[in-house]
Amino acid sequence: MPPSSRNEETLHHILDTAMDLFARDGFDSISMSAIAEAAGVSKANIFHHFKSKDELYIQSLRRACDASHSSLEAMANGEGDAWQRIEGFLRAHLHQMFQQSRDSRLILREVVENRPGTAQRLAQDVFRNNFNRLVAIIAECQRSGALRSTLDPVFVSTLLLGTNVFFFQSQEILQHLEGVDFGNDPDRYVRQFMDIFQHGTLPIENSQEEV
Amino acid sequence: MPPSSRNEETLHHILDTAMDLFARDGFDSISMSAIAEAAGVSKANIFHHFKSKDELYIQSLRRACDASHSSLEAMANGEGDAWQRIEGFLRAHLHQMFQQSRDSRLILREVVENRPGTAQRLAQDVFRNNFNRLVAIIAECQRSGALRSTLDPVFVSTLLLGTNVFFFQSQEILQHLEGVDFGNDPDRYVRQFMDIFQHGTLPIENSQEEV
DNA sequence: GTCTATATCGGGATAGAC
DNA sequence: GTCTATCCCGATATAGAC
Repeated sequence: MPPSSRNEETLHHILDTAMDLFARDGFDSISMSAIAEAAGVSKANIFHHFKSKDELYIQSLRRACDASHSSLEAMANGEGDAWQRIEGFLRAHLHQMFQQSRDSRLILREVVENRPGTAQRLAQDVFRNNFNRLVAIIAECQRSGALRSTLDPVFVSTLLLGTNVFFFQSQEILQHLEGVDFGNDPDRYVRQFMDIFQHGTLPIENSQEEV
Repeated sequence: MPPSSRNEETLHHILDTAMDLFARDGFDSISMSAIAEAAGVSKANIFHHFKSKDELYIQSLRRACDASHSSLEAMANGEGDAWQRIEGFLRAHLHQMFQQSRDSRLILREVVENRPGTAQRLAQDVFRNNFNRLVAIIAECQRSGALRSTLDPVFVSTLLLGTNVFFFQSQEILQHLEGVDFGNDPDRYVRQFMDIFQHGTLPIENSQEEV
């Protein structure tokens, strides 16, 4: 194995280990010694590859962000009517969060942490593209007549994402509340949401009255 | 001033300061020295009142939980029809989160932190009562015919709370996304939600067809 | 009950051999 | 590029005077 390759591999391994630990316990809770031990290298070696703990964290976050830039393209190009595509998106998005739960947690931590300046960076670097894409898709669903045109597509997108994110972050707690039958069943959660969402966003053709 | 009173006052002041700092920066980021300085007392004094940093944190969390046990009673006894009461609840709840944002953040941190054993404790000690109460109210709205009876009241409650919590925790980021006109306007957020929620949960009297 | 001073430990980061 | 050994500082926590 060529030395340069070995180098890259070690660096990647350190970063990967760091992401695991940062995601699980947070920046301050994790020491460089802990990362070194978990990665099976010396502290000094880590400092050889990353000039500080902060930089290691930043790069962890960056990698998590890159990984999360994944596709709601499935939805854009998806098959079926608007509802099927939206439901497909919710399922795919939720599934992705759990599958890449390490990266998701890393970012979620950063959101809740709410350090000054972070919000704007996260908004622009991580969420912006996907969010705007989702807004565009919703707007398109409105133009096609599937969704009521009086709704704000930006709000609708926020509602969709929020519903998913809340489930992801609260799953543990939901499971400990009584009567929650969707606690470890994301699909069931999405289905119940869609039941309300679909009826709530349909064009009002026969102007229902309140009871 | 009697010495015992002075005592109580100092203890409360330390705890109050600690809650501020823990909520803002998290447990690990805040040192006892920082709390001591902010509270205007010596480190040793804090250790006199709290046997460890951990205990100080636990008590901070406990106080935050107590404070958050506030009323969705306003909703239970509220006036107006089911929709007005639900909207009133969402507004009151959101308002309360922001007003007691220190306590809310403290708890939210703990949720995201997801330390082993914490989820169950939080579920039982903090959320359980209010959650069950909300479920009961929703169920009552269903019995009265305002909400579709086929919906799971537990899910509906989760949706309501999740919508609010997500807004609270993501407000900073939402403000940095394009087209978000509810970023610093909780009432507007709630109103848009209610627009969808109400139509989505109404009994289906004339069985709308999908487009 | 409150302080100053101190003990002790673990943190991030560096030096220098290999 | 990787290691061992070390520096230095700030952290929690304690001792003991007032």
